Amino acid sequence: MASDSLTSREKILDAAEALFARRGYAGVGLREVAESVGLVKSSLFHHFRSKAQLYCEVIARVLDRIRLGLAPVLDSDVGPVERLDRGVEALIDALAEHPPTARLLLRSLVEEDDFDSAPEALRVEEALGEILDGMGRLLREGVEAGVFREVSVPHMVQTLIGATVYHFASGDLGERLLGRPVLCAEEVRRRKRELQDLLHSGLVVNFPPRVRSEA
Amino acid sequence: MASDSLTSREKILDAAEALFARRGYAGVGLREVAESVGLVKSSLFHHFRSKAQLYCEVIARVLDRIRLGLAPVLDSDVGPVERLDRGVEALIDALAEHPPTARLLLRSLVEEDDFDSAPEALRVEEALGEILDGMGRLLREGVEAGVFREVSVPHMVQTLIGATVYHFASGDLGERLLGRPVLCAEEVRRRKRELQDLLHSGLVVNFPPRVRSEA
DNA sequence: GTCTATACTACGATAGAC
DNA sequence: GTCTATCGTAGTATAGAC
Repeated sequence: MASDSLTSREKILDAAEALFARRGYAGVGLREVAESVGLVKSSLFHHFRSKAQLYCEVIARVLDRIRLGLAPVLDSDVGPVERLDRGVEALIDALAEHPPTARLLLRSLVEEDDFDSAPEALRVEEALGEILDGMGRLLREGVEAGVFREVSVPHMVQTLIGATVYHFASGDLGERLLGRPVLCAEEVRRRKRELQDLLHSGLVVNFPPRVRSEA
Repeated sequence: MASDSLTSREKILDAAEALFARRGYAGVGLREVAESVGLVKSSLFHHFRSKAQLYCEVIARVLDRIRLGLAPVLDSDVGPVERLDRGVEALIDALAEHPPTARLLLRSLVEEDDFDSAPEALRVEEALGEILDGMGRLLREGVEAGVFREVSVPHMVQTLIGATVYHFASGDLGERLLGRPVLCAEEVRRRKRELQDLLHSGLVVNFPPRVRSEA
């Protein structure tokens, strides 16, 4: 098993990620986290000072994954439309890679508890800021170059978050609408295409109708 | 005070709605709900059998408000584009009317606790089903009439939910992006316009460029 | 690094006086 | 319809043995 090569710390973070994604910060007890990795509750305090710190580290790790997937695309030297397409693909790949990701992220965006006191919250702020700035920069450049419509950049960032993070966090509701799990391979591909098509006709000025090459 | 004319039951529902919106089901204690309306914890059990029932009634009330705002629009006899525009307006008005609405709704969509055992959960299912069916029907009719692009209807429903419910639930993050509260009057108007414009160019086939008549 | 044991607080829910 | 009092459980966190 791959999990045998993980440190206790990493196993705890994985377990906590799955649980926080499913039931939120307040809905998860440390006892449950501990027992799902074969420890007792108090052993967690050897690895993390408090529940709040554990939570912050889980969120920071998720945001880092997104940031690492997105950064090379957003920093690449291709035109805005190509970068937009690849950005959507990279973001969706990062969200779909592990099932808890989108749910955890959506919860953390909506949660308003102030974990700001914890020093680990700085890592969260930093990663989030970088992701949002990158998305905003891409949109602003496209608008200024006349390649994108004159949309409100912050509103379009919100729309992109909703169309990706919310979608893959929607669980049962999404499955009910689509008729199968939002995270199954076909529906992930479909989501990319639907969103890219929406952006091509709804954001890009005079985008040439796309000829599909896939099966 | 208007609150003097409310029954205890209604006051409790209002208080619980605000609290559940902010901290979620597990994050709110009945003690806090009770004391925010000037009661002690055990008095709540005279009005609601359990915490789960209280929560279901709160969610059902919110969904009913949305449904009542949306139904007349979706059932009206105008064309798909006009219905889409008015639907977006009605949905956003319902979400923006009371600050907790969108947050509570987003949380309930992402929450996966099974309250299905409670009989009150039926009201929730019914209202949610009616809202989703209405949105789906509008989109399907538009596509079949050739007025909308051939999008995936379920994916577009998801996009609409993300663009509205997520947006107005985004709280601090939304405010950080927009530079002011997502629920302030100007940003609510702006959201309607941005989303309608996105849909006009991104969903409607050959939509004529719109001449704005507003201030 | 993990364990047992424990301190203290809060939770949801019930019983019964008024 | 609201109160006080209480039950049983579970929460976060700490102390100290191994």
